[in-house]
Amino acid sequence: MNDTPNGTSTLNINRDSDEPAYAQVVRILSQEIAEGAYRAGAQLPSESQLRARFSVSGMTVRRAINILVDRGIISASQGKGTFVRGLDMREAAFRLRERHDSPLLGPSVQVRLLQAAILTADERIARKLDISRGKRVVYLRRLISQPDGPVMYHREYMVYDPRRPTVEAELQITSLEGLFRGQGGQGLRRGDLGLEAVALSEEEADALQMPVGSPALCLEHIFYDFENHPVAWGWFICRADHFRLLGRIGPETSLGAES
Amino acid sequence: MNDTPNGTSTLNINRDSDEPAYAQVVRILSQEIAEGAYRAGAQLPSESQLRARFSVSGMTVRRAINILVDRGIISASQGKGTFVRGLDMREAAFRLRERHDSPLLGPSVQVRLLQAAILTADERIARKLDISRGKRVVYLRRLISQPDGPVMYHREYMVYDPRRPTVEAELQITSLEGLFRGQGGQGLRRGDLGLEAVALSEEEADALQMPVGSPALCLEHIFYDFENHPVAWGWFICRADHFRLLGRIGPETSLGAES
DNA sequence: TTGACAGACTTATATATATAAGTATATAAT
DNA sequence: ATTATATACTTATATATATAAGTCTGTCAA
Repeated sequence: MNDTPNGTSTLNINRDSDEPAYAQVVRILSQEIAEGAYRAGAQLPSESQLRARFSVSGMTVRRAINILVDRGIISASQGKGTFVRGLDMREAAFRLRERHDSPLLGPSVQVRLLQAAILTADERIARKLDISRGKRVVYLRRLISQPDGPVMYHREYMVYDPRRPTVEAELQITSLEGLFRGQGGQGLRRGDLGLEAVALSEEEADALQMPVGSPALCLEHIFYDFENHPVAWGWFICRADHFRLLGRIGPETSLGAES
Repeated sequence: MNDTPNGTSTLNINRDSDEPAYAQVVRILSQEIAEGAYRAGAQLPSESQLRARFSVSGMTVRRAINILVDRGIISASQGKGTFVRGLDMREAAFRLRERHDSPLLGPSVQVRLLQAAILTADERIARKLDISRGKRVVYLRRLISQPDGPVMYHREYMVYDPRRPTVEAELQITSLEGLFRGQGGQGLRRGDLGLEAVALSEEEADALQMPVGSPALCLEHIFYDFENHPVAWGWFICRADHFRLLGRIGPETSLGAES
């Protein structure tokens, strides 16, 4: 067995395991970095050394290294070597998907449509949706509630296009998962999101049963179609005490589906 | 030339380009998906078809597909095929690194140390840092300012360990970049982050020159060493009007360094 | 009609090999 | 001493090939 810098004998991959070889290499190297066998700034063994240690082909090592580079755990520069990166708070990512505090995507959350109307675009709406003032838009208001009370308030403006079946589909949504996923069912190309802290307006405070001026998270969204025209603009007002984004920096011990 | 579902003749890769073949495949497929040649739910050509179309080896196509899967643009299931995924707001990631509204990491931002003290841990601090009550901790307060005024207020508690050089290094920090990156210089393994909306306390409002109760973003951080013990706990209070996180969902046209 | 099975298709993993290209260092020539 | 060159190392890209394994479909027999 080879030795790591800290003197302990190295782990190796298990050929009988169901876990692919490249994934095992990723996991083992991540673990050793996490345990301090390789500190920040240290150089990892070269590709050929790793190939010899794990008894795998170059491509397998290469793939593992690429994954670690993708995750921001190491950095590789051609001709020099691969090095362990230190923690960098800027690399942290907050995903809506995972690890809020509260289970917002379960069946216990209820989405209620408060209002559905067709109105004419004012200056602000027209600019956001890239249409001319006075054009008709669909206006939706929703309230997302948990058993213990409302937690999010949603407002949305959509360009009114009878050919597009999006509007009808939108009206049927009854779960937050449908609201988050359903928007992009068909005909949408991409979306831009913004996240900021706001104070509750009178209307929002009333809906969320909170005092006016309470802090809240505003999650704004704009969706574009394949011609890159805005289709929908809206925002979620989330009660601060029910919505907290979690992130992490540093090596992960678990392995997701990766390249 | 082959034809895509929408009838236009397909792009192909350029062997003379500096751009690697796998990257070109990623770019072209991303573009075609973004332009609507393959809609959400549609099945992409099989690996062997793509291999024939681009005149590359299977591994190259495979790598490109893995990258697209990683990005959440397509999903591949063994034995069935690869399919274009629709937009899913839950997949959106907000990174601290990129795309705030304001340039927080430039030389125009100033980090000023307001206070550095050693005090004894109360119940709350002891629990967060996993130490016993009464133990000594280093307490730091910082104010991060732009030319037009203060934008962030930082408080941090660190376990007091004379052997660790972290404290001295922390005191020297004068840039936000150093503050974000320097924490993990050495001896730190990972960090957990939290992001939520808060209302400014009297102390915070005073420092940020804002009314008490104004909305703000609170970015909490805990850093752990290689024995998985908390080393530092702190949080940034960010003026809501200067700190807005941006994210995006859907195919990216640009190509970063990927596996 | 139903069920079992074979075959064709798909993605997934892994190997061995070749070539390209960036970096550092030792060596030889000036 | 300085400069140029050769060499040995590194990562990066790409090919051809083999095997495994999941999914669907048609065929044949009961």
